[in-house]
Amino acid sequence: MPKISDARRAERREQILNAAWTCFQREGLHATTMDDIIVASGLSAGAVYRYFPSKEDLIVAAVTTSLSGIRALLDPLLLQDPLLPPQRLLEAITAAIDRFSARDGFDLKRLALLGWSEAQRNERLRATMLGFYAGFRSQLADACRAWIAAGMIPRAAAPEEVAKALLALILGFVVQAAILGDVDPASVARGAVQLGVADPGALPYR
Amino acid sequence: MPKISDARRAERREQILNAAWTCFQREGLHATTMDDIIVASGLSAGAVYRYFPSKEDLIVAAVTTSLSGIRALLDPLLLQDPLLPPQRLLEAITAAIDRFSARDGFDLKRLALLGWSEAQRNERLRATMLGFYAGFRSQLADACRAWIAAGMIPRAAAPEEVAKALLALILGFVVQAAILGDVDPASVARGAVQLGVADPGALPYR
Amino acid sequence: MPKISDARRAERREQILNAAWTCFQREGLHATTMDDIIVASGLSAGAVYRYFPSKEDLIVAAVTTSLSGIRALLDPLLLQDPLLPPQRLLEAITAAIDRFSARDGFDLKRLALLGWSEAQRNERLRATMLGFYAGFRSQLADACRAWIAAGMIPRAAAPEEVAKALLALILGFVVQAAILGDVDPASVARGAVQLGVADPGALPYR
Amino acid sequence: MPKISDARRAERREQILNAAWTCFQREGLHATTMDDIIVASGLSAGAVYRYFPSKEDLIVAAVTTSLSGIRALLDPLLLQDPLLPPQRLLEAITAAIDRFSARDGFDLKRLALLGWSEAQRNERLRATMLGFYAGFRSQLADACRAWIAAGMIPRAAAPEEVAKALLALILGFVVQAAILGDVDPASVARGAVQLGVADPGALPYR
DNA sequence: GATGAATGAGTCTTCATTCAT
DNA sequence: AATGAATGAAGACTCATTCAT
Repeated sequence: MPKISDARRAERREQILNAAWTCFQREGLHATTMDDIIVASGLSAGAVYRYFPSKEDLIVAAVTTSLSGIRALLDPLLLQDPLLPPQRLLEAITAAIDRFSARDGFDLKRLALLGWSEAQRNERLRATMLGFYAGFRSQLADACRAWIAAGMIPRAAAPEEVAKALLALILGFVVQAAILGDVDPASVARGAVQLGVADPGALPYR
Repeated sequence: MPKISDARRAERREQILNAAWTCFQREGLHATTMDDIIVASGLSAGAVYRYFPSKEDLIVAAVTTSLSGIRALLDPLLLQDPLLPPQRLLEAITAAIDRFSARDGFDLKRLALLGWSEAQRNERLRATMLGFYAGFRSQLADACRAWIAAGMIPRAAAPEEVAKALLALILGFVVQAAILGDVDPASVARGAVQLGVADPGALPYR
Repeated sequence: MPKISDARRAERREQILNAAWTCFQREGLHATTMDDIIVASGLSAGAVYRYFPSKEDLIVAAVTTSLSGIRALLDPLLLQDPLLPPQRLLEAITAAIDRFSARDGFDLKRLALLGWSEAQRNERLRATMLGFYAGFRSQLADACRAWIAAGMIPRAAAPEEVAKALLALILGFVVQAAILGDVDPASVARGAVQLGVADPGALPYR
Repeated sequence: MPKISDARRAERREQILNAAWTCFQREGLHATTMDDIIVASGLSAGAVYRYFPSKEDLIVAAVTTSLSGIRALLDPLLLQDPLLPPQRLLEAITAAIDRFSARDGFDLKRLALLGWSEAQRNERLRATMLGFYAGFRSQLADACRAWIAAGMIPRAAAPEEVAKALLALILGFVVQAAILGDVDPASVARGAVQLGVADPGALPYR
């Protein structure tokens, strides 16, 4: 029987993960040393290693956790009934990401960039991300089908392609916000829609 | 007076940069050691350090060079007259990036992700990128103005906003291609347009 | 008053010692971690440390116990009456060691090598071993005196010297068996005797 | 072309190996830290690791080198013509080992014990030792054949068995000298011969 | 100018031992 | 008495950078 309760155990894990998350964001994945995390967590090296057997595990856990955080953030938006129309949903999603990032020391967008970069080299991370983004995009395709049913976008629209475009817009928003820092959810959403109206088939629009 | 001609100097620089580029892509920025680059370049440690005083310089130079490469790739598309309509331009840009990435050992998309990640920590890199992407987005805004003038998108469209959406689509394509690997230029461009047609103001599209 | 009976205490000690012995043999003295022993013993860290205050104590105890085991093994051979003649005794001793080693997971010879090595650094172990081997050699010298009395070896033989030679043969058998693995008790004993017959000056010795 | 001459390179290797050898002897194989060796060698960590990629390599090299040293020591004795008679050869061999060990800080016997212990766990070391001792024992068997030819030991003697006994005596001398410290080459050799004369069946053997 | 051997601070990780529960 | 989570001092090894030749 464990000497420490499951709740306390989970709390410790959280404590370490929070420390890691903060450090990773501030210093980057590789520039963060285990000692940084150990000090930030307020625990000892041994304790940290009891919960996460290696730095890599900590990285994977931090990214995975942040992915779960995003899911928790976006699921309500994707599942709400009635579904928001395209432009509004896009804006709502990027706004949610933006808002979540504003919390002190917890910038989801920065960690996302770090994670993508790391996933190039880390097979485990790559697989986790692939699963997450594929699932997310599939939800977006579902949304697209709902829009078609609601007559919000052309019957001829391919849900998978629209989902790819939507995901690109969201991911691109994240990059642009992290690098340029001058994008807001509403303007990107507006811009996307104005761009689309260009479709020759939609003309004349005047 | 230099014992070595300027041409030879430039050639050496290129040689080292190519080696660095290849290594960075294969191993990531931090996992690549100076020794990896030294060996790949076929030069000595001293020689490499004569051209690039530190690893950071090499990273910045590699990213900057790749950025110039992208510019050289995209400028013709953005400056051609007559300008491609929106969907075609988006497709042409992502296709160009994709094509460039296909060259063996030189995946532009992977290096882009590495660069974005590093820019979080590296002020110099951040500034370089900021300049590049801001300039690129400004060109996209110009394109947008041309589309408006040509009656290809609504007069009411805000060029800056459309440019942000376009850049997001391009960057998001890069991320999606690097992580999920199942996106092609045409489908994202088509999806983006179909999405936009949803704008109530653009109706009726039926 | 103890909550736990003396019998139970002894049993626990035995249990831990067995675990240690097995681990030491399989992994070596230093490569074995306390955790290995703790897991193998089926007890908790605290419990193991209650019985053996340090790893060193455990090492000393394991070696000392194995030395006692050897003594228990060899005493009957050395004390039996009538005493076996030289070649037979040597063979009987090495055969006993060999047989004991054959028990699964308990190779006396391997532990002997580990112990000798450790005794170089560990004063306590060195003293224990010194006592053991000195005592054993003294018993061998007694045997030699008995052989002289029985006319089995020359009256001029020096019991201390013969004992040294016998001990060397036994220890050398252990090393050779552990490293080369192709020696059997009988052949070494035969070889030793054939070697000795060579001394010209000893003939005829009666 | 190497910047450093082969001679200098060999000298550096020697320097490190000497430091390792000294430390290993004083502290044991595992208790010696790389830092001990680094400090003792007077070089930097990087330099030591340039010559020996890991601690294990250093251990194997130290043991292998000491084995070569023994070979260089004993070959003259085994190859000299006319060959020494059994007792004299045994005495000469153990005396040579003893003498070599007397050099300050270089006790061959202690390192031998450490090496045997390590060979239990280290496959590379085990193979090296196996080769060495097998070869050495084969030389002893050759000596035995020469003795038979010279009428120094019984025609019926089995060279392989005599060699095993001789090797046991030598190895056992090393152990005894290292642990008990009160054995001298002459007394063991004398004891061995007196022991052998005991075999009743061998007399008279001509 | 070029070379590559050497440097040494810094990294991740382990593990004997303790002590709050 | 027992438990096992926590401690933290070391340890092996790496790698960006320098500088004697």
